[in-house]
Amino acid sequence: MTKQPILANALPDCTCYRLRQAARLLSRSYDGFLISCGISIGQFGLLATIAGMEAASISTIADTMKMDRTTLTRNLTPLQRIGYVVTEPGSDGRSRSLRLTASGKKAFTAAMSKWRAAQIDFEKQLGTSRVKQLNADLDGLLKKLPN
Amino acid sequence: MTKQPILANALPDCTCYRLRQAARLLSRSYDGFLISCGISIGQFGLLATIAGMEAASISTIADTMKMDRTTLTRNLTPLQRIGYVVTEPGSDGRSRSLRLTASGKKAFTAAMSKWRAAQIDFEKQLGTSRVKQLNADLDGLLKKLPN
DNA sequence: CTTTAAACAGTGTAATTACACCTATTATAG
DNA sequence: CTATAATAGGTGTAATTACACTGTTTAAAG
Repeated sequence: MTKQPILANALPDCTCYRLRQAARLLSRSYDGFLISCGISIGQFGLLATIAGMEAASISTIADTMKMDRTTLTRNLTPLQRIGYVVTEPGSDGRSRSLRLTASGKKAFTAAMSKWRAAQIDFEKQLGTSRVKQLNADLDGLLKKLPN
Repeated sequence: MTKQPILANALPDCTCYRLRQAARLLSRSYDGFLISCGISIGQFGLLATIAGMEAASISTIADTMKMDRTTLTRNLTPLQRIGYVVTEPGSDGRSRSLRLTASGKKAFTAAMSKWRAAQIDFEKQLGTSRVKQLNADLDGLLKKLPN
């Protein structure tokens, strides 16, 4: 009897839709804080991951970031072009290991303070306890789901 | 005194990093369920939003999806090419209104069952209560943060 | 040792995302 | 009514994402 009966009953239950929305929203905010550093929040996360796993391979970093391996290859290109990251032959003849350059470390350190401002701004907007809850929920998801 | 003192202390606190990881992970899973329908989870969400807001403008749909307006324009291209969505002149001479075609509604209805399987699979993996908590947290974020 | 399988990484193609910049239309100020 | 603002939308460029496919190197099977 209703006019629009069945269509569009999916979104109210779709976790993926929410996650994609939230990722877009937060990414744009963080990007705004990082703009003066010349890097995006995606690049910041990649630099941070490489910094924390010095000499790791492409596949290892991709797995850590829950990212397709070929996506990581593409995302490395601009960071290599501006000289923040280098790839070197790994122990294994197949793999290549990633490393931050001196200028990459410097840029990352500078970006840290901007990132912190972005995170604090977010926590101020949503409230610390909600952010803690959300972080914990996301950690549970990321830990439990297979790559 | 420590070997790696300051570098990489950002990620453990970064909500955006988590959100981007989770969005990639979930999107790939949902995409796998939808592959036989020939659409992605991003396209499914867009079809659902248009279906639920018939005759809405580009900007309205973009705002609803927390998406940049120009991103929406780009995302519409493949859906228009395969004939699932049409844009028509809006009441205002500037705006254009979006509408699903008959084949678009049909494709969306068919995709619904695949989406449901994807969502159920996710809930089975993470647990229903955790999913509900996460959904509620994300709703809080999406409601509270300005576009 | 040779063959086969597995692991590691790059490229072609295409969708996703968004900023800077542009055009066109409508609304507002004077 | 005209000049200016604001609103709506598209394009150029570039980064982000991932699948299909390819090549190369190492490991495993025989």
